[in-house]
Amino acid sequence: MNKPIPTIEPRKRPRQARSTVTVDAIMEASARILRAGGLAGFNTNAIADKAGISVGSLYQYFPTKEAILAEMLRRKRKHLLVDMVAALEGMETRGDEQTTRRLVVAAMRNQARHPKLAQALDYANAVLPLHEEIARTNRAIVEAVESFLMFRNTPRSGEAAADIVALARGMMLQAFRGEKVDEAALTDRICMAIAGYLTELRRVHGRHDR
Amino acid sequence: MNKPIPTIEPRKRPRQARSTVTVDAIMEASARILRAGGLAGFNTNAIADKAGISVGSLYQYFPTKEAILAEMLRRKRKHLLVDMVAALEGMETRGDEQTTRRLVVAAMRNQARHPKLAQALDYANAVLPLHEEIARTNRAIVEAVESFLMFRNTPRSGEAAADIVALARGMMLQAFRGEKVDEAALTDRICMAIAGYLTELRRVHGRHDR
Amino acid sequence: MNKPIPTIEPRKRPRQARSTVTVDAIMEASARILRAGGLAGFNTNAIADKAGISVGSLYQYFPTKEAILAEMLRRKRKHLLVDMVAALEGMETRGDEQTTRRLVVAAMRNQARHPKLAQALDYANAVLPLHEEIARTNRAIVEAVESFLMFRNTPRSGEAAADIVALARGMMLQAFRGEKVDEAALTDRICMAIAGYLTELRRVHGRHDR
Amino acid sequence: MNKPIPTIEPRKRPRQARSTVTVDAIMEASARILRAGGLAGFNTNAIADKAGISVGSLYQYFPTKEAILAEMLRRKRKHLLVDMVAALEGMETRGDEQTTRRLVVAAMRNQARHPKLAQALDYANAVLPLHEEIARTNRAIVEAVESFLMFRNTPRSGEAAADIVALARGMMLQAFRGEKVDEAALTDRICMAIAGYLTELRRVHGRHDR
DNA sequence: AATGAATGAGATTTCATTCAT
DNA sequence: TATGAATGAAATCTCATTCAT
Repeated sequence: MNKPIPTIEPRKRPRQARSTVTVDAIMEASARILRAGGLAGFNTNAIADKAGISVGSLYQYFPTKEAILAEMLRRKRKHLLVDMVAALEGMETRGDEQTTRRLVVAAMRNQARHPKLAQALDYANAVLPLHEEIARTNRAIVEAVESFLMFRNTPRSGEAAADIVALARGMMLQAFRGEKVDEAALTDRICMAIAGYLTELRRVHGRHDR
Repeated sequence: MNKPIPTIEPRKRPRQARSTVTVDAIMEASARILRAGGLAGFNTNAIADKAGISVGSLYQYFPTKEAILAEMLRRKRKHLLVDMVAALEGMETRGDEQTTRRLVVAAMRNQARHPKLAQALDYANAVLPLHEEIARTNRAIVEAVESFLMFRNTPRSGEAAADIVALARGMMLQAFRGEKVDEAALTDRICMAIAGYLTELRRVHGRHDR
Repeated sequence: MNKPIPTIEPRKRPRQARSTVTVDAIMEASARILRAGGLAGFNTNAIADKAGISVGSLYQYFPTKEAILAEMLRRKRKHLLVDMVAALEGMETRGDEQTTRRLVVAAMRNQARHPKLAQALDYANAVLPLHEEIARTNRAIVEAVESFLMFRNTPRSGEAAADIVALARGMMLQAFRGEKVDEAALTDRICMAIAGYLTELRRVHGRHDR
Repeated sequence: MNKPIPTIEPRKRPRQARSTVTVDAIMEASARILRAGGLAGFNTNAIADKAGISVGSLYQYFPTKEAILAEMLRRKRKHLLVDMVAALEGMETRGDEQTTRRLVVAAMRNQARHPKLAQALDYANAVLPLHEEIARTNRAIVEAVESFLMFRNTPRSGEAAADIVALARGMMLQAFRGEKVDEAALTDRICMAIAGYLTELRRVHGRHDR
């Protein structure tokens, strides 16, 4: 009769070990459903079912279906960020090409393996009113790339980082729409695109490479 | 969005002027709804309402909700194809850079202006069981780009065309997620990315430019 | 995903005869349920069921359960108002006592016959955020009484009218909580209470009776 | 609010201080919830939450949600009874008018300050299958008034007492529905209504005043 | 052809109550 | 005894689709 306005934030952070298990089960089940059928079929009954819990339990932790998507996104993005930061580790002692490749590999491992899942989360990312943390992580991902570009002394590094992330994402999403994907070849092409973008950028906007 | 999958063809190809008007109204209403709220809120009652017709009439022209999405996609893609082919017109007498820019401009005009709409159609494109015609148009779009690449004597033109389309789409979708977009600057950067990709491609895979 | 904020207003005013029948059926079913079990058991499934329609139809006309209660209240109050105005008709040619009795009889006919129903609507009236029309009708009811008091040259007629309505309602609700009610005797006592209130009022606040 | 009707007695009468504290916390929390949102929002999870205990604990003390309402009612009524009896103390040495006023003041202090709370309890009182003790207290309240009326040598004192209680309750509930209430003025008017009722009663049913 | 009321399966969500810890 | 996670029946509500008019 007087509903509280549902947020997209998870309802309660699990305290007991038990609840962590439940939330993880929800995440896992959700992922499996998205993998199988995308956003169609993504409903709370199905999720609870697949997770082996009751709907009630699901709603203990997430006020709405969207909140589940948001949490998946949060985790995925967080994971991606961690992996990308790891990929950057030791970039001073590695060739730039290798670092780039490490970044792309990290992104691919995280983003694209399950096309429908990736597609759905991407849609959610674009369309849902996300909570601040995800936005922040999205920015942090770009900033990680930017730190690499700055290290390489790239002009307009902020813009460039955003562009590189965007074009790589575009290429991956597109590629994984198809049946079989030759991930190695795809990685090569994405690296190539990035290298090309950066070369061209320097050509156009002065500043010499290290 | 779930449900047994029926035909996705529009139910009848409208012959008379009157029907065309109705179908157009449905298209226009659908677009407006997607622009406003994405796939959420995209429902047949709302569409009929906004289109100023009855649900009954809507179902005269489209057997399912998905068929409406498919038709939107078909039109958008067709339009894009036409614009891209037009952009290629006279490419023999124009500089490559200019032709590239014409392509990008055409794409941007068609694809990205309304982010939620674009995103939704993109999601539909990725996830729905599409109409063969749309798949064909999608391929034709890539082939148009490929024809340009072949004219430029680009190696691996098929793959390259697909990549270019994908990266450009990625950059546009990403950019139009933000508030204000400087379309001119975005166009520049996309052209730059394409140029870079192609230069790098040639560097890696031999073959000299014209 | 982007729910419109539900009002308490009915969703659409029925246009076709068919829909009027449906709305009436909903009203009737709702009344029967409230009569039988009060607000417990008052749920949309039960209502639709008893009304012999589908839940969907119910929601065509009422956005929420509360809206149904509100509409019941609206009708009841409107009816009461009409009856009270009718009771006042010809008050110039009738004794004041008789007019008072006519008012009380009208109120009793409308309000109290079904105690659980009356109780539930009274609760709704007190607690729900009602739409303006009901508030207006509630005021009009008091004003009808006030017009009578003014005709009788009663001091502080506004306050007095409100008090009289309130005390009569209190007595009726209380009485009809019991098993069998001697309506005639109850009417007498309510008339007596009103007469006493008015006499005392005049005694205290001057002004002589007509 | 539906459901098979279990016992409505509190599950265990708390003996130790600790339990009393818990039950009091439950009572307090319940009151706050009813004050804020009436019966909507009155749910065991919310109550336990506000009370700072676990649902489990709540169910240690009350077998059902209704039992909580019943206990609230029991306390409220008991308190009212005590206050009214206290108000009657020394009525032999006080003027009747003053005694009446003392009764009204007692009632107002107990009943009406929080309209949604009062309304909800009133609804519960009318509709729930009550605890015998509450019914007894309700009767005792009327009897307290009756004892006063008998002392004043009022005819039909039983009926009259019930009526007076009912009309006073009606006037209070109505008044406290509004924003600001001038309690002093309200007290005056209720006293006036009572005085008027009694005067009229004597006029109609013979018997002279003391 | 058009209308829009009606349908009802199914999705979302709530909440009283239980029970393992 | 206390906790709070879990349950699941039941309530609310949506919306694709049908069909009588």
